[in-house]
Amino acid sequence: MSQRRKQFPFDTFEPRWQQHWEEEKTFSVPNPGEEGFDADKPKYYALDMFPYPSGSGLHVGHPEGYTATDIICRYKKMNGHQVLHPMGWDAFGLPAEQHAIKTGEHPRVNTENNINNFRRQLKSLGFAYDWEREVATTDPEYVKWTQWIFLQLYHSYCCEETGQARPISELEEKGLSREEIDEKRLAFVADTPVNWSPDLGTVLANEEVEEWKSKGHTVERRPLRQWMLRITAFAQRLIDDLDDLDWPEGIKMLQRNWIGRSDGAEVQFKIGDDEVTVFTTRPDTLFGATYMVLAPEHPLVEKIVTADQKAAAEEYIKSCSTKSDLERTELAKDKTGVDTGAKAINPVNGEEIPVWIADYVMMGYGTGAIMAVPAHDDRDYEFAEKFDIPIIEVVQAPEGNEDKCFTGQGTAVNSDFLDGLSTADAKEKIIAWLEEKSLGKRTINYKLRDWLFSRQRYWGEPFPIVWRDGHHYGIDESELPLLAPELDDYKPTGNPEPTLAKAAEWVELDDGSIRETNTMPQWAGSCWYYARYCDARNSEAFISKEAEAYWLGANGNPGGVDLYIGGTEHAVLHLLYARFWHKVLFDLGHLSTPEPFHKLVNQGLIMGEDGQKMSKSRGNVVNPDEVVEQYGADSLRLYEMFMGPLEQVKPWSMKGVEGVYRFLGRVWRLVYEADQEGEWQLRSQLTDGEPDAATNKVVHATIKKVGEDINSLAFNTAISQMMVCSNELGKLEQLPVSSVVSLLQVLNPFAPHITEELYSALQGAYSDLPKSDLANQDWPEYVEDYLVEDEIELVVQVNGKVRDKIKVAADASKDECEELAKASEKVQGHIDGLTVRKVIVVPGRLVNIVAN
RNA sequence: GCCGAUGUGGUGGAAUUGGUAGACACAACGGACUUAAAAUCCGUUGGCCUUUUGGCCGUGCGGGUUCAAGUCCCGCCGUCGGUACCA
Repeated sequence: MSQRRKQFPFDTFEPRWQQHWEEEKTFSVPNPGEEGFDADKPKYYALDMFPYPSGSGLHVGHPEGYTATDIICRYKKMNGHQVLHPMGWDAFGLPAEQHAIKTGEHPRVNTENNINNFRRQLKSLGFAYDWEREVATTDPEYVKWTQWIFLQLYHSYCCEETGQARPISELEEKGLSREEIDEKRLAFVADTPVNWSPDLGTVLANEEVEEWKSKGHTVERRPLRQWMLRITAFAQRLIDDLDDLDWPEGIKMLQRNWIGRSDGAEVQFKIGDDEVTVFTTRPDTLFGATYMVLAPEHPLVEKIVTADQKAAAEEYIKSCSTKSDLERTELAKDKTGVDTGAKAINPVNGEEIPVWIADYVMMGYGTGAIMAVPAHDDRDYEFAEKFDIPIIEVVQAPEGNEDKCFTGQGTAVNSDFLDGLSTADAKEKIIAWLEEKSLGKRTINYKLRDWLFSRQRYWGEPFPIVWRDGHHYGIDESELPLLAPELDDYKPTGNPEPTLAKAAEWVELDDGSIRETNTMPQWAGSCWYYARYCDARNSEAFISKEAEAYWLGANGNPGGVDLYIGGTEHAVLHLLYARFWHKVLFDLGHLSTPEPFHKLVNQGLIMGEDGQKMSKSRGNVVNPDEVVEQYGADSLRLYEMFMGPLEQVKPWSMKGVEGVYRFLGRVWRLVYEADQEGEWQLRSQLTDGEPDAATNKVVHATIKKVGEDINSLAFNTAISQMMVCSNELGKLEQLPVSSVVSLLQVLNPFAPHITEELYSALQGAYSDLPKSDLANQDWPEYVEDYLVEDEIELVVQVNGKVRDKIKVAADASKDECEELAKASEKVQGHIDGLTVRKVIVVPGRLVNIVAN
């Protein structure tokens, strides 16, 4: 291929246009108050999920979403919007740190190299980013505001009445003690069992465990003192506010499931003199509780276990604690447990039931204790079967249901005063009864855990916290950013002591206080980058009021970012964390919308040519650099969009790239032809005459369809329409320049280099053409009149089968259509000898003659 | 197991949301140009039958609704993601 003559000299003009855009600042957009800002223009904010700048550089999956937003942004600009289209780097991350451990080089060096490579690659694709707003989460200026936001969390609590974040000072005014206040902070310290990975040298969030384990790292549970963020206080708002977002339903569902609200009740059971509270979503089945289960880690176990069961229980608890998570899930099918010998009293009927310990009950959810109703819960049923515990039916299944263990809604039986009630009514009644007797209360539980926010790594934002006399204090804003010191050796300490603890002179302050040595997780920087882009160089605030109001302003939508495109892998974590931070900043008055992202679109994964996921080990990774070298950036962009619907998973095909490359070649040759010497010169068919009706029709149909398709993100069909258009134009003996220009205008957002190049060539020869670049021109308007046809093709069916196609006047009446259809010879042949029962006429479409 | 996507030619995918299935590409085949090739241009291309005209079948499978179903309803099957004892 490289030896073959290129169909058009993309290798010379693509870099030239890229340079032109950079020099002219074509895609830089001013902020309120800056020169060139037009307050009357509507804004459009399209955001790409920013990449982690890995050492291997961009692969062809990255530019899929980036091209989509680029097309939309260029289109919106042509339609009179001020467009915010930024790019940056999620630059903290473990690979750079591991590189530092190996080489002793500061991770910043490696990170900067990778960023430079990514930036070069992105620029080579001609994206219309405003590079003046570029951010990297590792920049000291960025770290400063990440730490500032952490301090906002640290200095806030969630008001129970309003559910909103409020300043801690309100609690101080109410006279709460230091300890009481520390327990309410949105950023707080807790001793919790955490996921510690010895080979990574850090703890992981619950959400991260699976990912790292699948990469072969070991993760174990250990109790450690950690910083947590109180995301659970926002659980309900994080569920409720999903409703008004324009997100794929599947993603909303993932988030709802992750937060995992369940409605039920807490019920108190007596065990001797002690009380155990259980959580259940089915209080209506209380009469069917035949045993109780405590999690092995439950604090009461030790106290209640009877002497003769003590040995067995201790052994069981020990075996549970040494089981890895993996073993626990793999053994999930087989229930295990030990009877404690203790008896609990069922509060509804005073009956004694045995108390077991079993690892199918988790300490981390609800109260760590359950009442077991084997007749109506699959897990309890399985357990009861295995250990021969009685099963009492208390819910009658609807007619026809023969499940051995019925878990659905039915009618209460064997339940005293609940008998005959529907499941819903029984729940209400029993809850009222429990509350009246002070034996329990209505309770809502969430699966969502507080966010474990500290890591023991080096390459992350240090906490802006110091310790003095066993208390933590936020450092003063004026001391931000607090940067990590250089180290001689970046190796983890090998125990849960953070790497930063090695830097004694950094940790120990003159006044005797000690710096917090944990660092923040990678999620921190990505939680708020969309806001920083709006005012990326502001050193006074993380975002100015004015920039916030314009770029993230309400606009009638709950979210300020108009369009956010990225992969599904961030469906839960990143998007949930960012929404949480956003709500806190919203409550504190720093942001004016309750949500960050109004419309979310997930681009589908691009697979290798072999249909497998792209990976180094499979050797099927496609590097965009090669594609750009062989076919040019426009071809890559166009192919990424032509492959299929944006949200679908689809395999890469170099042949497909060649296809769109050939299309661009045909567009090139609409304008240029090669002379004897092989030099490009304007094509002789070009004319400044008026297009004929057929040409106008296809051109204006293309303008219309491409505009509509961009709005609905259906880029593949927009491209196919432009192919149709160029095929038609290519056939003309006399090719009107105006028609070519229209095609170039609508193709410009997709293939900006070649279209600008051809347009500037036409400008040279046709002085009537506007002097500005296509990028700065208005989107062309289509003329509806050109699209209407005098005569249309009418399909004629007999009994639903197509038998003929006839030409009729576009405005033919129903009766006329019917008559013409019946007059068709072919139709005659099919209805001959039959009686016409009915004729359906869909004007402009078809006639269906029903006959038998 | 549960949840969510998805299933259309040899391939990627179209189809105004009930109205001509296969647009646009890729691949393949044939032709033009060329000493030859590449590139380009022009044709053919869902399957089966038919010399043509034409006919029959066809959107994972089986039913249903309708004048009309890729599209709507019911029941299955396959593939790909996510999730996993959450009481």
